[in-house]
Amino acid sequence: MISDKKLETALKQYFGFSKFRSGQKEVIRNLLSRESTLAILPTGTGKSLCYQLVGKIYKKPVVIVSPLISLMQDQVEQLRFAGEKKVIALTSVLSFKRKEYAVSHLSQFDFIYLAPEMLNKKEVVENLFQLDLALFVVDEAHCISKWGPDFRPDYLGLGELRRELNFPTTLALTATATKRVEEDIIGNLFGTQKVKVIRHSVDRPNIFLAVEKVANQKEKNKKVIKLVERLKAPGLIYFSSKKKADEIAQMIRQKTKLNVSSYHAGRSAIDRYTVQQQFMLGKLDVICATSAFGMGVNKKNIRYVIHYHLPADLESYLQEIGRAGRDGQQSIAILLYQESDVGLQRRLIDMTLPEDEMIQYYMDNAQKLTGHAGEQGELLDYYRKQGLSSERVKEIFSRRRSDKIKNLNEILAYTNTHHCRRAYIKKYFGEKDNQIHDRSCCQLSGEELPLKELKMIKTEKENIKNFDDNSYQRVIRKLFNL
DNA sequence: CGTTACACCTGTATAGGTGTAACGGTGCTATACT
Repeated sequence: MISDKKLETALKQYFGFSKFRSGQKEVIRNLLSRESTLAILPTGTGKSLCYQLVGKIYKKPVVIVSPLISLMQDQVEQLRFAGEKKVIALTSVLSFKRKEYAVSHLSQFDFIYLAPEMLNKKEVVENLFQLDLALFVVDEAHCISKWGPDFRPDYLGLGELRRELNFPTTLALTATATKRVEEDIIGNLFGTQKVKVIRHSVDRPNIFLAVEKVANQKEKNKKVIKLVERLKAPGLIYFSSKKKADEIAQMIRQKTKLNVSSYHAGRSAIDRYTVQQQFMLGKLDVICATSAFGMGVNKKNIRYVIHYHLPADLESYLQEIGRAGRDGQQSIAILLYQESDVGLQRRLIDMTLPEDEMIQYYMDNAQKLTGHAGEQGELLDYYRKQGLSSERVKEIFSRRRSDKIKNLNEILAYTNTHHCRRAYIKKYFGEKDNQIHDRSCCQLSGEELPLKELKMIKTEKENIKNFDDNSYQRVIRKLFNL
């Protein structure tokens, strides 16, 4: 057993920090005693440091499965900046030659990042098999549950890969997981093997929670303008439609003096990169984004997150609002809700999940599928290759559909709750709630957000030197007559 | 599935009612082409 002092020396030596953040030491201790761990820690805990330090201590390679190329590139850059040279992101961005070289010389690297799709390649798995791994890491592990079954099925193959690699010590990391998502992750990665779960609260006390009901789109647009004019920038506005994101960005640009841009999968890689950089550097006040924006974005001073559309579920909602207030300062999350918005989410569910008829067709007609099968075709192709019966696949998607609808109803109930919103969220994530709630933490259903007074938040905040949480709490109390 | 934008109609209104079509997210990798 390694002593606390030795751990802290290692932390100082490799990363220059003198103290661990909450949760880090516990995770690292587990891994050093060769215990696989699922760590559910809020953003800003320094989750990456956990596996990086363990890799350093063992002086053996670490493999990290990550969902996005941009995320891998960020991590690689950070590690290189910290003086770590033997790092690689094994992605399609590499030239054929460099990739081929890297794959056949994996043992030369200490940190190897890759997407789950890369693990389909025989050469990659064969070369991974040769390594004596310090750790196998799954970053953003909620993707197993959220994306695996109907978007990126290769996420479902990670458990099998672990078996092939002879069960390396594994660390699964995520910021938001309900009990149900936790079960999905464990079931997939570990089966019946023992896993330690470290779960900290998803609650972020410095984010004020509000829901604003509107009758129609016009009213919603007006409210958006009012909010972005009054709230302290920078801020994020989330949409479930790329077109609307562009449209509202344009509208804000026309009606205010704010610097605004949009971010979604419909924009080119270079545009997306530029927008994110500008935002990080403080040159943009507002980004109008779809769910494409956010993973790995570590901007500390985002002051508000507005949702223009109803999100798919509370997990997504918490991921997205969790990008606010990472500096610990008071921030606000406002969900704008129009009753018809739920139809959009229902439609998205329908679009993703194949109908029974389609499942039957694709499961029966394997050889015809090459090339033009479309997204659902590719997905069904995955299940067919797993050797599942069409009945079983129908069952999987029918279950998936009812789960998604259930989650949608949960976030609907959140918008309508007459009780404390924070308490509702804690309960949803299966947390015990010993906190005494007062109305300074959230706005209840039917209460109007006092927009006039919100302006005070901005001005008063600007007037107060060394603005701290307490002074904000005073302002909030004043606002809501508490 | 339900909203919304827009064309069309009436019959002469910088108007109001009706009908219809459009629309709606998340990414990896491989491969063949320009």
